[in-house]
Amino acid sequence: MIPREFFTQPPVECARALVGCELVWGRCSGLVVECEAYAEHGDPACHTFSRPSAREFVARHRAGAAYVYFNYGMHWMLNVLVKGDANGFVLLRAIEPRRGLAAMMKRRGGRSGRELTGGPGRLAAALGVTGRDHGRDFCVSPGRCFLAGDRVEVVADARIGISRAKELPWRFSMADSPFVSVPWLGKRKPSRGYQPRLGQKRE
DNA sequence: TTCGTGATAGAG
DNA sequence: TCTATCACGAAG
Repeated sequence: MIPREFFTQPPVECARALVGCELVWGRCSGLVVECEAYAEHGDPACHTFSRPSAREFVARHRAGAAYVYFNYGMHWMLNVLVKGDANGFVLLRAIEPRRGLAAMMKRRGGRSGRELTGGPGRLAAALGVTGRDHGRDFCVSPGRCFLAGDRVEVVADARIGISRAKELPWRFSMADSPFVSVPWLGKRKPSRGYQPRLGQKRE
């Protein structure tokens, strides 16, 4: 089980390091292939920027706590609280299924591949994450935790689906993973490489 | 491309 | 109250 100290790193470091680790959720598990960092301070896209309840959550919980919320009236989002010198969250955006494939597919209406766990809403649905899991500690039970993984190649680009602070390259993906929700943006312009720019559009 | 669906927060 | 917004995804 990944110890609590892991979640005391700054959010960006933590997110990058989480790629390749295994997320264990009951009888299901999968390798983290995509996640995003959100910083408590100086990041307008972070819930703490506009939601008092999020700031209170940070204050009241330890590093490694699950921050779960309901979005767009239908999707649960699973995050991990990062708390140390710099606080924030890591949003889990995609996993590569490892264990409990049948259970995940059942929850997802028989979908498979990228459609099964590629995307934060899909990931949470596949694992059965709901608001009941809000505040759950990832560092006490082997049934709900992260396991260290092999070192993998990680690529960074801009976060997905946000309207503020789009320029920050705080999305981290496992290179060449077919389970990532949206392919690495840098791949589309290989000759120039990825360079974050203000106001850059994704579509 | 369009739209469902609900929690949250801030304004009036 | 009311309105805007939102770390999305399925259907068309």
